[in-house]
Amino acid sequence: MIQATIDEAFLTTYEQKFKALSDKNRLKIIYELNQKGKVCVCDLTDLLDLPQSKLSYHLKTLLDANLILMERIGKWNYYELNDEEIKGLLSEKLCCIFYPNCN
Amino acid sequence: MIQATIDEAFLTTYEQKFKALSDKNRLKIIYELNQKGKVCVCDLTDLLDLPQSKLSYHLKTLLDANLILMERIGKWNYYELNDEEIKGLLSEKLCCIFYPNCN
DNA sequence: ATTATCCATCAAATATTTTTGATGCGTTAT
DNA sequence: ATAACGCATCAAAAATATTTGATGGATAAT
Repeated sequence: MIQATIDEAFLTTYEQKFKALSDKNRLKIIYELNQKGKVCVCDLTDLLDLPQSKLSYHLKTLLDANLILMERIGKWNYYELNDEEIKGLLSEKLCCIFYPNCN
Repeated sequence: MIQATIDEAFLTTYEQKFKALSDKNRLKIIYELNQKGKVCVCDLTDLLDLPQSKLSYHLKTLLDANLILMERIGKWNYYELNDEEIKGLLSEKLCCIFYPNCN
């Protein structure tokens, strides 16, 4: 049968991704990760001037939406953009700001 | 002076746009406008099976974010996508769903 | 003129997100 | 071993967003 309306699970996925992007602090995080590459939480607290627990909450929101990736190295948690995911979501016109790999 | 961090007003603008996209009903609206072109509110209540006042609220949210455009013709209010705005925001990989003018 | 339709807007109730400060677990330094 | 750091997680409070049902102003039909 022909799809009468758009798939519910698909909508849920994109709702989550856009929700993750719909906050100034999180957009700043995306921006900083775009500038700096791979960064640990302690660096981000300085860059964004946010208390650690708040930052942790926002990072989790972005992580759950699969917009960023995490890697633990010893004591530190490093975060970076999930480039492919963001490229599939955002316009390249946002390059150098929220869209990755500007030249 | 070199921009130390990203501009606040710029962030506010994008926060609003992504917030407007971060809701299943509103994503469905975008999808339907993409499929149908210019549509009046009464058609959308049928297409989305939403009460009128709820639909009106969500349309206003999208309109305030400049993602859709409105035109009043006599008794009816017609809505359509703001193609240029959405193209500047979303990936063309979302073409046929949320990105306009698929072929 | 009256009635019906289309739709924005409002206030109150509900639901969801975000902030805040505290706690605790793992890792490294002493 | 003990202390200090890095960070996720939790529960409560605060802030925002959404839903709901009612109202009313425009326009169009009778």
